[in-house]
Amino acid sequence: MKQRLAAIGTVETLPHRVAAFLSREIESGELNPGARLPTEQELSEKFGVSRNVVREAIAQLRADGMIEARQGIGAFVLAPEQRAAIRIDREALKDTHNMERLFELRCILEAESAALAAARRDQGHLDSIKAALDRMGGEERWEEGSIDADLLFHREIARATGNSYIHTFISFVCEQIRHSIHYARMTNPLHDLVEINVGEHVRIYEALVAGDPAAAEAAMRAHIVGAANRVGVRLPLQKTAGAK
Amino acid sequence: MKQRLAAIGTVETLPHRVAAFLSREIESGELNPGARLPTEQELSEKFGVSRNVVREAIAQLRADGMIEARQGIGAFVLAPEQRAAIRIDREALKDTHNMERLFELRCILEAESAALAAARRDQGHLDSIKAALDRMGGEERWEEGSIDADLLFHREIARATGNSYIHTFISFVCEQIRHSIHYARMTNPLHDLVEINVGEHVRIYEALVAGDPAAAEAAMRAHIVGAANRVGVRLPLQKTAGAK
DNA sequence: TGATACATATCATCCTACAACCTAACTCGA
DNA sequence: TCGAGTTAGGTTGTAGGATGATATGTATCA
Repeated sequence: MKQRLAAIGTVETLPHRVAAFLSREIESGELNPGARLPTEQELSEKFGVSRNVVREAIAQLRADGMIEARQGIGAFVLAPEQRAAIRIDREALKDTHNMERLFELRCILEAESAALAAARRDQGHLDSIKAALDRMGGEERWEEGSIDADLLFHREIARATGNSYIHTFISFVCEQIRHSIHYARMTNPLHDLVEINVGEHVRIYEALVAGDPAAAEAAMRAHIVGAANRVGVRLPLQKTAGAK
Repeated sequence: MKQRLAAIGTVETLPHRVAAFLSREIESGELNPGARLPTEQELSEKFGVSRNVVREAIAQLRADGMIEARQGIGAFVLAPEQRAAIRIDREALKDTHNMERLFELRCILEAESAALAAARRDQGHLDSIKAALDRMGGEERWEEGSIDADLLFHREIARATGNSYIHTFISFVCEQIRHSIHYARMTNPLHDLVEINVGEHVRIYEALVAGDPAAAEAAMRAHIVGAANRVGVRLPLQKTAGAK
């Protein structure tokens, strides 16, 4: 609990701010791939911080594969395809359009993963999923506990695919969405009435128990479209309308 | 070109090594979420480096949401769900089993994205895709240029979905796979004969031109399964065998 | 002209010092 | 004894300088 509060009220350290500034400059195209960054000293003067702070910021960008530092020469912007990490700008998610896109990605990932999970799950997986389902059973409204249980439900399904990368990616995307919605609720009380539809979850679970990939996929797809609708995002997936 | 050489022969800086060590300790569970890391001074003594180096390493982990540092108290391991970035351990990819999992994830992402692209592509997208296709047309073997063209082909399709997140995720996964295969070829000349199957690419392109989502999805799925086979990875996707 | 040596620029690492902040123990009065 | 306030020590955050390693360009000299 204390952890969460701290995570939200996190003070922006100087290195973080410098890194964010440079990162934005790169993303926006002001610094093109191949371009050389100012020297560490120039940056430290420009931002009015010590060279240490600049170095920590650059260490961050370098770890992400956004820039490459060469001793004796300088630091250079790398091409986007050379990124070593995926990071989602939470600011951008305040735009509904971006949220819509992220839901679409989530739908792709989770729908097929549900099918895989249906084919591969064992009893242990089913027990974990059922436990998460029970935890959100009582509550129809989005309380903290229910949200956590909802996330856990999805993560456990991802885990049942037996593919750790799938688990990582789905956890990540879901967490970004959760964080963004949580933030929206804090700033705009209107969002307080968002519900969790337990029925949709039950249908997914039943398909998993039955070991029916097609049914699991369809149920998951319907659920995510529903979830998106409930937070005010309508998904333009042609799959849900037409195919199968 | 020079850039690529430098990127491959990158010297492991001290902060990078320290970060990798701590990261592994966290991933492996030796440091559980909530646990406190040793102080910066202890770490600097343990690794025999300056406190500055330790700080740069920690800045990295912090940016990824793996740890949280609190002034006056210490640094603490965060729960995996709180990660702010996705990063794939390239060491782990040397294990065929992990490579198989990554291909599976790629298949999920790209197959459905191909369907979306078929529904949404405009003429500009088709032109870009065709250009990439032509670039690899002549070569049947995996030369540097062909590999780049292959990657570009996939990235352009991802772009045609109109969803920047899908584009980012697919680019990232493809790049990890490319890097790993490139590395394998360097160390083991046996891999030198891997081919690019142009026919599979053409079939995908034709489905996109026709605007046929189902055909595009099927062609992409077949292509990725084929590509995996050609690098010695067999995909256990039940989708390819049974459904549709 | 060509090769070597030197000067310069830049990142990599180290060191020390101080500020900001937290914790816990300690003091002292009621 | 108890509780509030104070103090001391530890830890991260930031600053600034010094030195080593590496790449580049320049000047010198055979």
